[in-house]
Amino acid sequence: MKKIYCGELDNSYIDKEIQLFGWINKIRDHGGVIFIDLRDIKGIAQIVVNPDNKDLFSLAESLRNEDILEIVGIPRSRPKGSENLKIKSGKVEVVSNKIDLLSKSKTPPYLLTEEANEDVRLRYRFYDLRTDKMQKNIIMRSKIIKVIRDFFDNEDFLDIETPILTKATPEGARDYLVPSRLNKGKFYALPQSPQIFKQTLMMSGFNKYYQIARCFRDEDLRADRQPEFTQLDIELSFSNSEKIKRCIERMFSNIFKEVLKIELDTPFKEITYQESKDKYGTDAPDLRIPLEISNISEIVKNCSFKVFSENTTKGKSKVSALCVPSSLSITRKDIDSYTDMAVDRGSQGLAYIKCNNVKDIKEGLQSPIVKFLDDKTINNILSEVSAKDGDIIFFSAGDNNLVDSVLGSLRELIAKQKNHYTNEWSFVWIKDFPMFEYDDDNKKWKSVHHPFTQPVYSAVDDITNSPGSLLSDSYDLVLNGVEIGGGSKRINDPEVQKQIFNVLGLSSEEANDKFGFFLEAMQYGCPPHGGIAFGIDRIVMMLAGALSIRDVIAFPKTQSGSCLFTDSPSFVDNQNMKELGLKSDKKKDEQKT
RNA sequence: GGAGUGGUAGUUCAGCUUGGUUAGAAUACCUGCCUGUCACGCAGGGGGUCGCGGGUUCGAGUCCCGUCCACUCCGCCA
Repeated sequence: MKKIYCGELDNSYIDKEIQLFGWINKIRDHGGVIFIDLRDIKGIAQIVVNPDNKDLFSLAESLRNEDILEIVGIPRSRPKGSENLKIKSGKVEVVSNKIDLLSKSKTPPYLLTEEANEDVRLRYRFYDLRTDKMQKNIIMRSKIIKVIRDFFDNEDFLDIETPILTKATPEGARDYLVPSRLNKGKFYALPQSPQIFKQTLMMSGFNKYYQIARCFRDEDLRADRQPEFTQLDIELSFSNSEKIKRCIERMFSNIFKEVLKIELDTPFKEITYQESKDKYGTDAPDLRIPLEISNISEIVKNCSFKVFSENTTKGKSKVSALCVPSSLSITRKDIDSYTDMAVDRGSQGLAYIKCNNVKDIKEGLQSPIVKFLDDKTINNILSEVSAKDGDIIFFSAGDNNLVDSVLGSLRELIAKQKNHYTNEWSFVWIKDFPMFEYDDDNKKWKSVHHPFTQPVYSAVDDITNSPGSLLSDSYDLVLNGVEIGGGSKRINDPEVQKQIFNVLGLSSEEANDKFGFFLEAMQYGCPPHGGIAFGIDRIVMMLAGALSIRDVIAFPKTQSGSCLFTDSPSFVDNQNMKELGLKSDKKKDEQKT
């Protein structure tokens, strides 16, 4: 007798006694014969219970969905006309000789074939993970991680673990804190990333490192953001950014070949941060969309329409245009919804020109704004965006960030709404990021990447003298408009590192307090090194075609950071708090249900 | 912190615009019948704190205010 998976059942087992274990997916009682669809991780098999064995039959009559059974029986071909080609094992069925009820199930909360609302699914996560969709996603996730591990193992990388209980850092995202019982009043932080440890490992001589690391950020959640997430973390010494990119391209080629049977074109396209912002309005462009934004500031800077001419201050504000081809059939209603989106993002409105006949700029253009523009300006705009008859040109004028946000979002919104994509998968490297950006709220410079990124400079003094114009040796990888990873060459000169901290407004005392251990390590021989990190959850989400990262994580959190299955976070008792030297001004009985 | 959408039977939803009989449908569940189904079929039955709290009203699932939960987005996420 052979034990097999339900999903493995086929002709080859006919007339050989087999043993199956599984959940009852569906039971159909016809009075004189009972069919059981038995389900396990590999699929479904149909079990037949005949009335000639009375005990077996009366047991079968009492069975219900999601009961767990052990079946011993003999597979046979199904009678002619009763094959079910929808399931893999559909030409065969198992005539049961023995049924053991291993576990009785309560009536399930909902049907596995009909999707429930997400809060219900999360509350019954153990059950939701039985759905075909979730099992496929979790299996794909495991497969992707296996390909990654095999790849780095082959390329001679070492998998090294770094601490989960670590030190709070001032820069970047909010830390999750863990109180220390043995050091009352002190806190560990959960890592936002193993960044400092992996760089330290480079200094220790482990020149090719990778880790599939859990990371934590105490920030608000989104469809593609969880407070704890899994990062593929990579670092190399004595390499360079170009070699690292090629290595990553080989890795993704393997993943796509093994998981999706797709051959990727490499090397991936590369564009600069500036080009990406100008043409696509974002630093994570979806290049499957064949629409491009044009900066028309030069054309309109002297025109009499003040909304345009007053917003062309180089480096601060701009006027841009997005030309949408007639084939997308933009309706009046569409334009209204786009205007709502633009206003939502802080714009006054959304200007447009509908080009009925581009040869006739007197009568052939429909627009609330052409009356403010002279013929020459209009002609220049039409030719800059290559407008054809029937096209609609949308305009945005104002602060650079606003224009990028409005037209970048509009470009993606239109593509999504009209399903306007040229290909299925589009990777692109974004490079030449600015080193710093100015935080107007806090009146200080912030790292665009992180403070250990190597700046590109001709003289070291540039770092403190003109932080705003400094670029970094960094690169993000974007897939279909989603940032899936980012990396950089790192600073390996402690003096440069100190200057960076200085620009970020960290005094040398603060820098020593927070990063002294790291600055010290750098002074004992720090190899040139660089690396990259990827969000595994996002990668799996995209390959699985999931709309939310929660669908590729077994036990995810809700938008308010709680787990509906375990009901965490939860209050702890006073004894526990006392041991940790903590007091809370929230009382247990304030807890809402 | 802000904007929006939703919350009615185990589940998915209708009912809310315009307040008024015993709050419906589908499915699930229970009982009976049924020997070839695979969304099995047929007959019958049970099942509701209309998220929670307050208000308006003769009367609230429906209108108003507050609040909680879930989702999407903005801010935030080096």
